[in-house]
Amino acid sequence: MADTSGDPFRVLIACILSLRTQDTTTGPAAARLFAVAATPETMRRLPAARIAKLIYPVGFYRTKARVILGICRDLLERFGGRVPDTIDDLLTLNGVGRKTANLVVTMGFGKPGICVDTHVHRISNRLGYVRTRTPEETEMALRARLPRRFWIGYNDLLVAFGQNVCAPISPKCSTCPVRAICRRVGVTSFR
DNA sequence: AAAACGGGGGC
DNA sequence: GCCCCAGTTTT
Repeated sequence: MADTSGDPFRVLIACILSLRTQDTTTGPAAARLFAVAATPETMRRLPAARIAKLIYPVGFYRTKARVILGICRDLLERFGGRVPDTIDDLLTLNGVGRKTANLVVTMGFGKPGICVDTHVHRISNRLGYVRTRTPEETEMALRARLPRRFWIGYNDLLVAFGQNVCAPISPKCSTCPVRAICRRVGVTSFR
């Protein structure tokens, strides 16, 4: 992800940028945006078209510009210009779902959390680690297993594994470190 | 050229 | 539960 320096607002915005897009272009896009505006107050004054141009070419750039402005307005009107630090409060922001809320809580506020993207959801089931139907169910199941003391990095590990090894298409089973405990070595179409 | 891919909202 | 949102990446 982009360098967000532990600033919850930057984490939040970077999360929005990375929704439903491959995460290679979002870092530079976030950097360009933050160079112009890095707080709800300043970002809110940017026209949507300006934001859209700054964050291009991330997918959904027009939609995301609108969402970002809505979030800035909400933060200012309902949260005193601060990013809330609980899942429940975060979920009241339009454009923020469970994945984003968890990411803000963990990366922005340094609290334990589980962010379940489709990678995490997929590999957890593919490996037989859990048996869940929705990402939310996976989140709850993984939360129960979150290491108490060494939880930092746990989530990143899952995501990285899902991106680089246990990929949705052409998973690298031949070099997979957990090949021995996987029930679906060589299965390429599991979702 | 075509299909796969990824969160969230509205219904 | 189903459909929509727009663009990049993979096949």
